[in-house]
Amino acid sequence: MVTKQFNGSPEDADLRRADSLAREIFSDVANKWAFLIIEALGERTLRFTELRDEIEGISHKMLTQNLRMLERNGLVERRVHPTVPPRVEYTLTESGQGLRATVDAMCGWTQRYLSHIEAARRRFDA
Amino acid sequence: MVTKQFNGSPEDADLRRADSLAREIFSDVANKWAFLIIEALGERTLRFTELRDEIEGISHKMLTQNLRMLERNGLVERRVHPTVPPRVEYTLTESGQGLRATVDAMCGWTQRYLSHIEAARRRFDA
DNA sequence: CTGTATCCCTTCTGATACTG
DNA sequence: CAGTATCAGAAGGGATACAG
Repeated sequence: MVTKQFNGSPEDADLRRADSLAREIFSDVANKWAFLIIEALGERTLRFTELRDEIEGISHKMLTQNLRMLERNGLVERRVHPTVPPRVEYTLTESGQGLRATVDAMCGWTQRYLSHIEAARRRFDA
Repeated sequence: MVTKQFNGSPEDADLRRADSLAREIFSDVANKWAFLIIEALGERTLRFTELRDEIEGISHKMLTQNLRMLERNGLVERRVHPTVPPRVEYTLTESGQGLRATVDAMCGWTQRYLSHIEAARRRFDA
């Protein structure tokens, strides 16, 4: 997709727009924190604080920022309970679950090739 | 994986090291340019310039930088032909092909939910 | 052709403080 | 508890020049 070539003809305009949007989505989503959030929300709904505790090393700011982005793209649903103190829950939507499958696949890949990669690094660094 | 919790016991040390490495790999690879490079190298070996032409918008610098990273992690093999001018070819290794499968899946996901996402954005931005 | 190095601007990120 | 705003340092990224 993202590497498709165009010839400049008028009928390419739609394809070009779709491609540019796909690129944009790709750039939004293909980032470490987004993946980790999707992974964490895999099975269950979580509150803001629970998410932050679950994802080691994420800052308050990065978490809100990425949650907004995921919400904007319709991957995550944000439910606010009008209580005090507030209670906000995040859940993966259908499309979020769809992406989760590929994130899971990537986690599996990481596990499978862990030692392989470690070895490659040692070789390279020498 | 990456969201696993530890209890601090000594026997957790190995798990913790593996997890930290997995995290590191995740951070390296879960980035836009790396994905686009892997996607471009999907079927065939490509030269440096061919890659740059294939991936719209990538700069000389980002391409070398990401190729080095992918090579270091053993996802891409770099073959130099000692000719003049030089000819350098990049190919996906076995582990690279493994990751490619998940990148492909993500491209498929993007296509499938393109209009869905576009709609979600319009809703959110209002 | 491929690759490294440099300059310079932009974006990212974490820490902190402050609101409802 | 959840979220926003701000600041400063780090990293990302483009352009250019130069070497093998």
